[in-house]
Amino acid sequence: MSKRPIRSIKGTQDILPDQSFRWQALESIIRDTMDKYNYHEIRTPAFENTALFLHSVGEETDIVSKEMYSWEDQGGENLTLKPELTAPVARSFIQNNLGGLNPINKLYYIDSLFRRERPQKGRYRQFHQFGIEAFGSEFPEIDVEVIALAMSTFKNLELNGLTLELNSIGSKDCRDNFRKAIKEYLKPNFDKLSETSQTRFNKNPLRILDTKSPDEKRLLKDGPKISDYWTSDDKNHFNEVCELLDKINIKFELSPNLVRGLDYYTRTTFEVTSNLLGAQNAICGGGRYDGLVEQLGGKPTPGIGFAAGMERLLLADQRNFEPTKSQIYIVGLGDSVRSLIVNLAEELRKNNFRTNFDVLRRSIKSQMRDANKLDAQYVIIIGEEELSKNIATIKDLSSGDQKEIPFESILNHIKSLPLK
RNA sequence: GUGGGUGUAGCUCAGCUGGUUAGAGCACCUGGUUGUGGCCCAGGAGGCCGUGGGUUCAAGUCCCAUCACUCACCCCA
Repeated sequence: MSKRPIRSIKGTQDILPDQSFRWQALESIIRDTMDKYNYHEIRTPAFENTALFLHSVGEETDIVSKEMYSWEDQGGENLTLKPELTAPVARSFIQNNLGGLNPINKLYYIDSLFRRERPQKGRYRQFHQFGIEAFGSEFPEIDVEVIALAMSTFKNLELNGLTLELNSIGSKDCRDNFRKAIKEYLKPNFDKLSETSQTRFNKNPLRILDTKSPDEKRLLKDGPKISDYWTSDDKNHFNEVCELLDKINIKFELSPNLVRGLDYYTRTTFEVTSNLLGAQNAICGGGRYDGLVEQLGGKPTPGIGFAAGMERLLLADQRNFEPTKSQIYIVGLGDSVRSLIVNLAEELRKNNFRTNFDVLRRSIKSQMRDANKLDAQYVIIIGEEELSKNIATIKDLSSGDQKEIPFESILNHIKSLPLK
């Protein structure tokens, strides 16, 4: 017998009834919005082959190199709890030949992710994201639809203080040329670069743009810009995205150094931040990944999507939620009425009244207090007296008025009440 | 992985420079009404003062270690 009770794992949390109704409200807004844009839900397994993430997210990203929950199972397979969802959805898209069934596939998910990071405000080891992936179109209209869907969801959540940042990191050719250029430019100063930037120099030079070091920022200021390496198609694509966003009144800021962390992104990248959070202020990140499906062994298929952190959305959500209250509370007194009360409660519930009764065999005073605490609107009292006269006493808790109702017409009487 | 902050009742916290049986508010239970809630009043239950060690006549209080939580760095949703 151990003395210490077992605790939940660091960075995981229980969502208790005092919060779960907020999650339900959030999920229902997400699903309603997805419906309007005609996106359909996809659910993928909690774990995948580790190789899926190595080959898509990128071996040199932080997610893959130090944050994945990976293990070898009893059959010798290398498995990983999913740390992000674009790769699993792309895997499913290929495996189920969704591209062959429809030229365009618009998918959404609400799911748990796992990353072994040090927890802090807005960051947990098991966390939740909702997001979408749209496969099949390379045109700016879908970029804009994806961004509009994200912003529309946040608007429906009545979030304030949001900023949308936008950039294009170009197509594959552009990235290849830019990669060469920035390496060329930084080479003479390689020794002055930070350790992480030196690693990135070799493995993923684009990410050096992400640097926080003031020295390196100054150095990069006069260096090559991604936009200088856009192909004319890249440039037209990005301009059209910007114009369409203007047209539908979505405000954005251009952010030339916004390089999404994962390897598979191409062209459009965007991020939404909130000024109501702490250091972890990104509530949504996304972008285009035109090479991903092919890279994972599928037919060449353009794609774009985003993921939004639900814990962070709830932190930024200032609305006051009211959990659902009870409507009817049945107070029972004495052994002889118990079966009657169970029966009546069931009948009321079948008629869609939110009904409660005491299951602790408590005194009338306790039951009344309980009814009050649960914010019940009406109390039905049935004791020996009522039983002998075949009536029930019905009390309006807000006014305190009460009246006697013949037993057989209780349901009709309840139906006639102004219940909220 | 690195750094800061915090651990006292279910919750929020008080406990002065070490000094008797460790406190408050809220929440909970019972009663004030032999069958009537809220407000009020009276009472009650509930604490290895995170854990281990040390200093001391004496530790919730000082020192060390450790664990947990939390914020931040890194990175990300």
